[in-house]
Amino acid sequence: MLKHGILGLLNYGSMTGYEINKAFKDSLSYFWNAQTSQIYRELQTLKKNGWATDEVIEQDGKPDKKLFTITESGKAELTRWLIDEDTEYAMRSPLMMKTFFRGERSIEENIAYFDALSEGCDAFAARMTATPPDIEGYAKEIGDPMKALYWKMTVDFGTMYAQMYRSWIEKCRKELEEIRDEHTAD
Amino acid sequence: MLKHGILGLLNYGSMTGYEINKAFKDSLSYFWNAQTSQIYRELQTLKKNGWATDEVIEQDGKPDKKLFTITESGKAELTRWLIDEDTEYAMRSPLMMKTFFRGERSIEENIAYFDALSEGCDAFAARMTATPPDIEGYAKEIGDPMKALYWKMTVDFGTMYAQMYRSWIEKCRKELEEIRDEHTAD
DNA sequence: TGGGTCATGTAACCTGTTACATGATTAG
DNA sequence: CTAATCATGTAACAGGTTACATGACCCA
Repeated sequence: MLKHGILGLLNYGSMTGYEINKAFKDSLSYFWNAQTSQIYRELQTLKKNGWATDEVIEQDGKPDKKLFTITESGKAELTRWLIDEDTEYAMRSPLMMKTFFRGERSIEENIAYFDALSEGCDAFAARMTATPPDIEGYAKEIGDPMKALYWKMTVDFGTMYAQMYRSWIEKCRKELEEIRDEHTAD
Repeated sequence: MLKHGILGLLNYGSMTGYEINKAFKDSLSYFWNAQTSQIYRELQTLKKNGWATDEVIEQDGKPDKKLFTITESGKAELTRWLIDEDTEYAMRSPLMMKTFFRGERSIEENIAYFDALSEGCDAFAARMTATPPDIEGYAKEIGDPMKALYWKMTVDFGTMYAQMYRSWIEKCRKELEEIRDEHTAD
């Protein structure tokens, strides 16, 4: 998966590992966090698979860098991945795993749990709404508004997700408050 | 993470690997899919960590089975995990990764892409709404309505997620249709 | 002189996936 | 007779995380 993300970025233009890392942090980290070390490792795999070539560029005043370029074979692989239909998307949510077992803890503690989630959700939403200006700049940079459109779609997803997530938290919180109040009323 | 899920299940009562596997498929698979082989491996890790003990039970007409029981140390670990606050939840969505790079394909193909997603979403929602009756039975079985409450919360999340996901798909689809129609109008 | 940016990775470990392997009983 | 259920795993590989390692340049 990460391989294809890197391939997708290289398809926009040749990049160094450092730049790919930054691009990930700037635009894809909302829904895919990649470790720097993993990016450098995957780049080696791309090279091994013949999907990219690299070229060392010497710089003065700065360390040397390795510029990676996508190959025809890499482009073919990117296309293969894009047209491959796997509508089955295995959701993997640590959040739900933890929520599932919260029956072990007290109502009071779980209300606090949802409050903490709420804060995390706000932080996520804030990062999300801060993105759009970057998209505009990016669209100009790569000179293709169509590409920015799909980026915008992922941001929309993030925004809608945050909103849904917030409603869910509030719903759960209310349910717990009702139970607590029933107990207190006894 | 899976370790803690297994620990959570064992905390409800002693179980065999087979039963844990079934419990995962029945109740946690919506947001966490676990491979059978991984469950058996993690059970060995729990044992190694002293979080669970096992006992071989001979049966006639059926193969022998290994019953796993949570230890005090395992319960402590479960609690540690539950109270540990990590509001940072790294979302990892292959779906968004693919959507991000769809600019490489034609508008027409991408409309078809969203239609395919829509079908996958419906399938997920259908599985989700089929769950509630199981929760009722489960609540009676473990005799603790509080535990079923948190299960229900995860199902609610799934339902709300599916709804949000569907709206997002429709929104994207409409955007693409508008662009297509603008082109056709020329 | 301390922190940020530029720029590269390695090593060990942990977690998840895929393929394979076995074999009895029971219900339709 | 065939498929499902019961019941266990191993081996190899792929993918992700954490910790460590280096070093120059530039700005405040």
